Amino acid sequence: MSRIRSVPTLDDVARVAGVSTATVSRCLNTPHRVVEKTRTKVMTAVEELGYTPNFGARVMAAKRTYTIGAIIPTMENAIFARGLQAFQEELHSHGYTLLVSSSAYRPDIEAEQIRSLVARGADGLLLIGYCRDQGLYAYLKRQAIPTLIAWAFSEGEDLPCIGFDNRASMQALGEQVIALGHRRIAVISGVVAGNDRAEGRLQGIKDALRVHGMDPDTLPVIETPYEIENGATAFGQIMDGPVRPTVVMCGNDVLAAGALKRAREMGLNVPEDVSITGFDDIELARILTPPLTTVHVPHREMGRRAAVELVEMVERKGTGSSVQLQSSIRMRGSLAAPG
Amino acid sequence: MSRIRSVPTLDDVARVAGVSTATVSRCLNTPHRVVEKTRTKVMTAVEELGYTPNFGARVMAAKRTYTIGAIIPTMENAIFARGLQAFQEELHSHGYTLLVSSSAYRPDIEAEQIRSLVARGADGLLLIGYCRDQGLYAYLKRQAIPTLIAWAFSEGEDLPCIGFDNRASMQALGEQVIALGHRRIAVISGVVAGNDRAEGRLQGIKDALRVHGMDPDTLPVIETPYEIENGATAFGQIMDGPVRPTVVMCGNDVLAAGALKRAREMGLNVPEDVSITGFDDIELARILTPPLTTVHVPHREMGRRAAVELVEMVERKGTGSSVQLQSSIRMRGSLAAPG
DNA sequence: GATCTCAGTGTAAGCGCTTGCATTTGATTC
DNA sequence: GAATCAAATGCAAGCGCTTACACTGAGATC
Repeated sequence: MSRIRSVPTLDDVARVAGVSTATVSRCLNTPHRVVEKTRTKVMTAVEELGYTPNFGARVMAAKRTYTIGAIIPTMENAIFARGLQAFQEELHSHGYTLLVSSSAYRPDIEAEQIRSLVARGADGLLLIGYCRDQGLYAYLKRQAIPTLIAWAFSEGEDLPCIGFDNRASMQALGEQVIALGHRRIAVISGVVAGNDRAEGRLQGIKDALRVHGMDPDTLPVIETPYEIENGATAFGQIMDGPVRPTVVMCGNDVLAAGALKRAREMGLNVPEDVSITGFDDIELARILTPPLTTVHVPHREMGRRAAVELVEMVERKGTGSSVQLQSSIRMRGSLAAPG
Repeated sequence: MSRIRSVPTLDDVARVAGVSTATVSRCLNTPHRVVEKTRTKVMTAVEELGYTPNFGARVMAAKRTYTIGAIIPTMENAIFARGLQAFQEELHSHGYTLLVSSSAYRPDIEAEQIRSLVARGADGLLLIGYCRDQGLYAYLKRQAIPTLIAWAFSEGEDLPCIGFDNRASMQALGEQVIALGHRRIAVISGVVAGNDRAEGRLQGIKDALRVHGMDPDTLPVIETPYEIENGATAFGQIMDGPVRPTVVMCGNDVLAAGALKRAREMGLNVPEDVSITGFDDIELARILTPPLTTVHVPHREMGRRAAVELVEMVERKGTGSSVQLQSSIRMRGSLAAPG
């Protein structure tokens, strides 16, 4: 029946060990239910044949995969990479395997990836941010897949989440900036469409303005994709504009790094001529010259906690609860009172 | 038979559409073999039920998964993230899905992940570097999984690879350094054990010394894990040593960034007091102050080509051929003739 | 010594899908 | 209208595994 030298199956192992397939299966899954002597025999056969259980068959029969799926916008963004690494490590210690896909920020691809992971039998799912089609949420609900939203915190949503309040965090930074005496503020924001994190951060700055009686509608904002070079370009545009701001607040550290670079190229001193702030506190922030004032976010901690929470949801069939993490402002050399 | 409101199966779709399961299956896999009218009926039913094919069952029946697995040491390393993102994008355009796992540089975990991906029916595998247990290679061979090695180039290995010659690239940089007049050279290397890339880079520097009649055995080398902070610490140790080098060559940009940071903290000017070089040319390199002289590696290109090659191997059942990519030296402000 | 237990093992029924082969259908030809 | 044939569809056999249930036999109980 089996082709010569083909991949060994449970049957092969059973035959070699001289037991039934059920016993082999039990050796692999519930070893304590098999007597020592038999187990040794079986394990030897497994070893000898180089047997690996076929995952598909296993899933079909057992309905459990010990697999968690995660879909992130891109692996190229350090904050996701970092959080996900921690997520994976924690999952691993619980006996779960992580499968990662990236969507390149495209909702259609994300939907496809979600379906793919579900079809692969993921026991649970980690998604980034709330912003997505209602149909997808309905789909997840009907498939009854425990799903956790990370990198976002928002009350009153259907799915549990873990993250921090982007808006409030940025508002806090904005208020600091204003407290230092800045009045001419410009913003380089990440792309807001379909990205609740970027949107929240932008709104946070506007909130800060409002609190201090300034008009958020006159705030100059340039929106641009997550790339150092884009930050540089946007910064150039802003500084070549009619009214030079005293501070440029960026939606993330990568854009801020680009801004800083362009400032240097333009012969502007930071923070004497213009202050620059970021968001995320990636490693980069500390080694820039000058070091970047930014909002620190506990990415690793978030990844770890997300794993704990999701495993809990999967195993206890719980709905899961949302966790809010605290961010904090890191004051560094790139921000000072206006000169 | 089916529990109320459970996940819909092919049978459910067939029943609702009033056709056989075979027809539904064909609608999904070979639509041209089904007449328009039937297809519409079936697709409507699929839509209505929110049906997603069960992956495990599909694999079992069809023996093909259109899935490629990749195992990288860590997602936190920008070079892997970047290459992998390109890898995934290219795979996606060929209709394949990428599953990523990370091993945290631990061979045991890597072996486990390889088995896990194979068990999940990966049609092909992407691994980083050659350095691993022979048993694993034997296992892959017996499972007949097309495997491509990336981020490494070496002739005469069993498996095809795609990458560049770490050793020769670093040697080229080393010769440049020496040509500039440097004689007191120190090295901060990544951890060499089980990492052929780091090992090759270190050897490359020694080769350069040899070419210029210098003794590679007297080369001061500090080996330390991939972390900015470690680069800083190592740099401190080197500069506090008895003989200050005129140049510190680092095994990668991250270590170099740390070195640069510590240099600044120590009040040393780069490159006047000491030159620093890196390897990889990650984005970081360009925005450091001063910008880092480093070896540019086409990570995205490598990821893309790796995908093309691997798909070819999977579909044409070919053994695959190795591809050598060219690296190039990026001269920037952090390297100059000794002062 | 007969009866009862129960741990250890085997038997066999699926899990949801694909696909070779058999059958039906409907268009085409004579 | 009968005969022919290709296209469309249905039937049913697995794919490799888990697990409910049945069975076996050795020790415990009376």
